Amino acid sequence: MPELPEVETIANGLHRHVAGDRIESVWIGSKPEPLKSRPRDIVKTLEGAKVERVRRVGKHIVFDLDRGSQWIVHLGMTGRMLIASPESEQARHTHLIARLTSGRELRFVDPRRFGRLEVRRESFQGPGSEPLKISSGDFQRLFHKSKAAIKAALLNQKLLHGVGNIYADESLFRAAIRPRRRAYALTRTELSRLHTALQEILKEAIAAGGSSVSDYVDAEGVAGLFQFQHCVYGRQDEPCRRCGSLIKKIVVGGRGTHYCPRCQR
DNA sequence: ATACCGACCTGTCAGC
DNA sequence: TGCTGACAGGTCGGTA
Repeated sequence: MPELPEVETIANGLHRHVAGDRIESVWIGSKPEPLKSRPRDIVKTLEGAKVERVRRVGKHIVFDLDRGSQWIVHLGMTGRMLIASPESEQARHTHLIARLTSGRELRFVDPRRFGRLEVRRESFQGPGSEPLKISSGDFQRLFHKSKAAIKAALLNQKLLHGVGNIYADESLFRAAIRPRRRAYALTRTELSRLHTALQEILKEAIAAGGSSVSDYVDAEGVAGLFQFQHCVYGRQDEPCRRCGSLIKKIVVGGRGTHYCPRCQR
């Protein structure tokens, strides 16, 4: 589910609410898929630890704990990390609850169980480069050798981390580039345009609190608003906001891909 | 070395 | 009303 703007919104909300708080105890559910670290290591690392900072790296939420360890959470497609009061009802598919000294709880809920939790000691860097920090020159160097379709390359987290299906489609529309174009075949001008478009779109989406397509909500349970600004994602057979042509939907790299056949070349 | 493709899961919705 | 199949914001590992 959540891509960079959604994870950024969640991480910022978590930081506001739990930075400085301490984890008193941890409950872990019975399903093993969400756990990348052994349950006993998760419990041992989290219990008694103080949360110093919560931030986003790629699509990961990183809790920096005292004693130098980190709690890393990836939300997969349907994961949520919610701040809840102990009295509130436990949602279906709750896999972990961290009780905090303040009396609140952090709850990890994930119906499809594609999300992942782990604890680690060394600093987590993420698999690729940060889309909002990379320079235009580095961005061009990242893609100009790839034989993959530019859409697939944008989704490759080892190159850029944080971009997912929605923002790949939206940034290719703004840069007026067809999703199936081979990355290495793009001109410097086109890659520069894509770099600008991607950074603009990600910043606009963060300002709108992310996109709520089916069930995304932030740490406080609030939906995002950027879905109302989508130009192509989810708009197949609807008129392009710029030229009026009907938006097409195809499959690129195994993912549903939306584009305007007239604006994008 | 690179690039597709299915598998991993549950929920929802369209179509019959 | 109820069943079936397709599809979903992501990632990984196997295969070609």
